[in-house]
Amino acid sequence: MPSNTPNILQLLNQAQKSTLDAQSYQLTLDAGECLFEKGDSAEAIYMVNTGKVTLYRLMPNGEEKVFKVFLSGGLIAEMAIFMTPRCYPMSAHVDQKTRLTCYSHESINELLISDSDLAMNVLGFMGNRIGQLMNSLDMLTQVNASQRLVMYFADIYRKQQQQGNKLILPNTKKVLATQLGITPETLSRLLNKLKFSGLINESGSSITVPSFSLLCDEVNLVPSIFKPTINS
Amino acid sequence: MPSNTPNILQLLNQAQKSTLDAQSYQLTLDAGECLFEKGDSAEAIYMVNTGKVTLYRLMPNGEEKVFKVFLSGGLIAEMAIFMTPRCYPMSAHVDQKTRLTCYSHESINELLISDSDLAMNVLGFMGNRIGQLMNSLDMLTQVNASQRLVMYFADIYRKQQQQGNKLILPNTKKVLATQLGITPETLSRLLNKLKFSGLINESGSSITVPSFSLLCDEVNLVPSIFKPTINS
DNA sequence: TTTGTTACTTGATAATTATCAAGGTAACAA
DNA sequence: TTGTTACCTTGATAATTATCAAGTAACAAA
Repeated sequence: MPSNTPNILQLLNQAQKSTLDAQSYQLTLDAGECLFEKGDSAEAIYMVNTGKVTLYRLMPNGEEKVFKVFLSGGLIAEMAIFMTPRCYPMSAHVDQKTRLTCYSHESINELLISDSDLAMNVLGFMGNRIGQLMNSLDMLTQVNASQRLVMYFADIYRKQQQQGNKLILPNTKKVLATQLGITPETLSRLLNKLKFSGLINESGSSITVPSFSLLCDEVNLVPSIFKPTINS
Repeated sequence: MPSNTPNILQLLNQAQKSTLDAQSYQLTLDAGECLFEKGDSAEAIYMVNTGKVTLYRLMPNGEEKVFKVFLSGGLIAEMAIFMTPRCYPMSAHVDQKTRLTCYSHESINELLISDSDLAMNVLGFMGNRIGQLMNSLDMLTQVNASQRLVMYFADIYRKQQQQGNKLILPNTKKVLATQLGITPETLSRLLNKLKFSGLINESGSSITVPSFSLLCDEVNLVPSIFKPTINS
């Protein structure tokens, strides 16, 4: 199940892709290995070919807070190479054997300097990314956990466009809990309550929502959050 | 007291500034007027000359959640003009008479297309902004409110570089509370507790911290968050 | 001056959420 | 098969945080 969020490489034309591929190199990590650590100089971005990469930060108590999990097709650290100082703002490791294609920041910079249309497109891409991050901020300052959960549902529902009122949880519930800023126990109980009230059905990692408006009513949110992509 | 966070106009050289100024226009808003609303087409960015602009989103209960307050020198919506669809992701209004200089997105785009160095610099600028947003996300998923508060102290301390262990709260406490995702009452009590323990002193909007390490100990954070700008 | 308004504080109480502890389940390797 | 491990759930309890209510302080408008 490849992750297919848009990435900056998709903005390249065929010739540019070839140029970049010619300068790329392969990297294989074994289970448990670290791809980079927070603060490391960001020399390259990474495309996942097979396997899985977890992007995380360490919390003060030493636990990992997972920001994102990249599957096949995911592009890692595409923003870090534009930061000053050019450092990875998080750490990344793999839980299983993973093959990556690496693109150096120099090779990407060259393309951008030589093609101002591409640079403008990347600017637009980053603008959208900023918008998404602001949406996440919005979600996390919603007062209570059930609202955050439902807003998360809305978020992935708009992205996924499954059949019917169905959505797929892309992560384990433990990871989802850290993304919502709650404990796994609380998440489990919240889901239970919604299931018990008949507002959602759960089977494996798939959630169906009989009625978005009833669900939103339950947690005091406006149903429009489920409407197709006003901004996302 | 001008707000002086870096902005993209500072990346322009003198000639470019003149070009842009020649195409700019002035706008004056009276107290209570709205500059733009979430979802409006983002035609321009705005520099505050005098007055104050509040950037906010409406919460489901109808209250405003303030994201940022722009004072003289602040540049508003510099990211929105790069989004697709090109819409403001939040609303903005003024509480007092405010004079603004407006720069159209077209005039800025022209500069970027004609100067690839500038475009690269703006890319770097946006990368940094993304890093800051990720830091904010990190802060908001910290488990408890006192940790968020202390991380906020660290954040503005690194930005401000005042004399001694002093920092200035740039917003009202009500605004600060919404930014931390807590109620004003809780913020008041948290500050009280820290004051009572002698870990901070408060006078007006100025906070002094006798010992960063003691403060961090109190809330179980590593003192390094106060160290000069590892990434910010 | 008074009057209103807003920010801020404080107290009492209720709701939410975390923590701790224990068990269940599924995947997987030896 | 048996462990082993990680994930998930459930229960009991404690801590955190919100809500409601009231009061103070600061400040602008009349």
